Amino acid sequence: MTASNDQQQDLIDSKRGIHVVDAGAGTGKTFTVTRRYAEIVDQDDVEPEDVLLVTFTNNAATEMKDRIVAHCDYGMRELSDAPIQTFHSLCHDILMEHGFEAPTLLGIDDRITGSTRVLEDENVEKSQFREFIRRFSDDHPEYDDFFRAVTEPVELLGLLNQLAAKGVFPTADGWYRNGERHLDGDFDAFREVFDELNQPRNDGNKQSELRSKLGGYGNDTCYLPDAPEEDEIRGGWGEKQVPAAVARLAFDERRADLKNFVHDVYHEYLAFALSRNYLNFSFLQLFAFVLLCDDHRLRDDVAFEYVMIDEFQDSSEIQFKLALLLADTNNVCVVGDWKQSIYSFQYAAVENITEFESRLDRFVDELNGDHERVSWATRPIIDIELVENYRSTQAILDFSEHSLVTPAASTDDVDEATVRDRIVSLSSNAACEHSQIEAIQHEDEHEAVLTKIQEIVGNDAYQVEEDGDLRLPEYGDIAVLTRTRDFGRELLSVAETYGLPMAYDGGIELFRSDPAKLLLAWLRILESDAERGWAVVLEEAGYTLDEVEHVLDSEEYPANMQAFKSELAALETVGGVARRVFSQYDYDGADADVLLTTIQSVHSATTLTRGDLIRFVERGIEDGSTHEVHASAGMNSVTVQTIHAAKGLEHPIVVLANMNSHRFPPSGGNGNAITFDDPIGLRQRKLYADDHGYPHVHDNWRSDVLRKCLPRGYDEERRLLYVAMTRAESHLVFAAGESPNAFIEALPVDIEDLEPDVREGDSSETTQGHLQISVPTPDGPVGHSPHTLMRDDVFEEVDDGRGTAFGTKTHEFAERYVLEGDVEPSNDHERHVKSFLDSLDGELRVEEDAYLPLTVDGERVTISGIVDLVHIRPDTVEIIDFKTDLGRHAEDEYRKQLSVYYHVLNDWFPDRDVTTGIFYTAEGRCVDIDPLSLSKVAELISEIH
DNA sequence: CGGCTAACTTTTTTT
DNA sequence: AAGTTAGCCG
Repeated sequence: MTASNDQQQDLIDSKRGIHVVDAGAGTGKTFTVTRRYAEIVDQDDVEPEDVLLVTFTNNAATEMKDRIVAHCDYGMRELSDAPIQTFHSLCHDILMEHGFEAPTLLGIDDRITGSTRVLEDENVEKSQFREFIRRFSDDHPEYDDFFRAVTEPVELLGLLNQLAAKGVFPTADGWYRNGERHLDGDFDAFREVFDELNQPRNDGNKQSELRSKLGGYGNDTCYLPDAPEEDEIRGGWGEKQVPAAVARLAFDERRADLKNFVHDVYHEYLAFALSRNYLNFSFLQLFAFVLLCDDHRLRDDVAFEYVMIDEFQDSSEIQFKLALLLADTNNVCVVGDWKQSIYSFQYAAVENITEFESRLDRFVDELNGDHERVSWATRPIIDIELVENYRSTQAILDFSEHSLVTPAASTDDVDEATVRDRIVSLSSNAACEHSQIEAIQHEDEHEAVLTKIQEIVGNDAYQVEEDGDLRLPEYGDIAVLTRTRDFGRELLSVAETYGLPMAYDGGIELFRSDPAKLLLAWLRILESDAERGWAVVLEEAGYTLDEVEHVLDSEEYPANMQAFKSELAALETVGGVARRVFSQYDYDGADADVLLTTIQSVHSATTLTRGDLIRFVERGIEDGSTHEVHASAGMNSVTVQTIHAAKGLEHPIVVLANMNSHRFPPSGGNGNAITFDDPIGLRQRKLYADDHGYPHVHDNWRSDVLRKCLPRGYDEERRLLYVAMTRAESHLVFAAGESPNAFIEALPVDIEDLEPDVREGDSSETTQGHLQISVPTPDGPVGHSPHTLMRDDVFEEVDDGRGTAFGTKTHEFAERYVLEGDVEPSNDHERHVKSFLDSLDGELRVEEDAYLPLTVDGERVTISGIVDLVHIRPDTVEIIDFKTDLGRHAEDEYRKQLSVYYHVLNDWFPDRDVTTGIFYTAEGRCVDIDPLSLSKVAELISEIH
């Protein structure tokens, strides 16, 4: 973009006054903001330090600076200290410079100094908070009742953060300014919501939504005997409305004790954090706000002549208020797009932008209640709309609007007219209109997506625009966007098996990656020869489950693995151990890099023992902490990202995958224990003593009723989809698995059944591949196990859960019954096995080892594995594998396994007729299996090579 | 058509 | 935990 359009120019030119800019996706927002900034600071009497430019990520701040330097008279050196930063970093700066005594303003006798750290890792904070809660509950036996009614103490931390994000802070003996009002809730506001939701539908023929929702009142919950009956709450059978009095009844609750409890936890945790010399993200803003609010001279001193806030839809309530305190004049410009507000979990309040005017008035009134802090005029407010889109084709822009009005379920109502009214439609300036917008579906969604990607690459129906010309698409033009990280990871690993170049970009649960698991395994081996360690290492080396079991039982570990263990044991630091493990397994990908850095950063801070590191990794696996991983630049590979991670980015071709059944609607924070909700108030379960004085937790019927008045709905989900769709420049593909969700079903696009047919890629170099591992060659039998002939996913599915439990136990039973004979069956599976075994004459062998060289196609290969049961008679040999009926759908896979045994046993018993079968233990029935020919087995084995 | 109930589904994002 | 859906009944 080299020249600006009219709307952009309007904004760039008008520097003074309040501006609310609706800047839709791809409308050149960054361009406009940076040009406007340049214009402002290029005025004679304005310096960069007079202009605050707030972004929501540090990356965005850096990008802004870079682009500003390119377009104004100031250089990077002069702008390096300019306030172009996030709210958090600005607050941090303010506290470092002026915040020494800020805690005293809340009655906390501590100081914020240069050594006060900001805890960025929320898991570290959680463990601190747990320790705090342990102490707090010891010190406050009077709150025992509350703690018994709180399932997970860490939820309280979420509550504190939520309160902080709304500007509700505790003082030594009460609440800061008018904070308590929020805790009491606002009955009138509640009444409005209640009445709205309680309107009968269909001209009075149908009950209100609220009454319908209360249908399950009291189900699976335990209320005190004095709780109203369902009829009192809902009115009798056939009534259309909840009785009006219920609103008052449900709302009126004595909250004094609960408020005291929350207050004391909040205030004492602030003191605890400061005594430990740390602040979290929320507390940075909290103390900065208190400081700016109380210290009028400081506020005057810090305040800026110009304030610009980018991505305003991502701001929280406290951030809006902070912005007001930080603005010296009404030269306030907020830029954003309500349609892209997807960060409510980070306390973003979309109302900041959708209801800017009323919020501005309300917040200014609040801030000016006791002292005029905001002295500038709040009118006029100039609205500017950026409508020219530089990213996508018109077809994609038009289509993306559907996502905002598409009901997510049959009962989901979208007020289409109101929403449409709010949408500022974008107009594309793309050179050509050649968009493909399509949807595919197959139960093997991963494979279907990969098939589609291969169909797209090099296909002239999917040409992409580059410098005004069209060219054929490459892997690097395609991004797969998903809602969940898990789907992305799964897709990545499937792509890897096909050698299709694909790389993940964004936060991953690092400790759940393969390198982390293997490192943990070796650490456990070093520490205690733990079975949990050896099992992982052996399995990774290609040993079958049966072989692993054998090695673990005999404790005869392969010599080269033992040698490797000694080598590791000789290393002095755990960092060295990690490095050696990763190099041994050729883990040189991004995961291993980040892992190493993480370990070393922890290690250098303290002296970490092996045991400590084991616990550290275990903890990381447990709480799923995430770390950033980035695809290497310049690689021609498909990008996989979560939609959140892709916000602000663009891709020529977007595959919007995992469009399957709906996620659970937003819980809005913190489950059922205690949640605050402005304006309604606090909710909780309650603790009561029974007739004998024993405490019991009862559900709070009032909170159940109030909760039904807080419809959460699918609005943010719709916006998430909108964000995903508007990332696409030229083409858009939706992909669903078995259960396409209501969105994709309702969108005006045909869903094509796509039979997956993924071609093997020619190179695996461009994948984010670190899964090709070279391990010490096992000493045991060389070659292929029947299990390696089977598709992993099928095997796992069968092997999972009940299958394993039944399988193993049944197997044990069969073995003992054959060898010892005096075992009683304890369940149906075993009873079936018993009667089956009783019906057989001849010799029975169980757990038959089948380590045997087999010549296939002139090549000697060794097959290893265990046969469940071999039934030998004078003329026949029958191979029987025990499966639960869970295995039925995988019969074809088991056929491969059995075929191998078949050919081995054919060699063993050349004179007898060998047959194979599967005994389904759940049914007590044996099914004959036709073995595959030797040449077919050879083919399977060569596929593995 | 509307009310009601039981069964079923899903469980994330990151400054 | 809180939403949807299917199926029954009036």
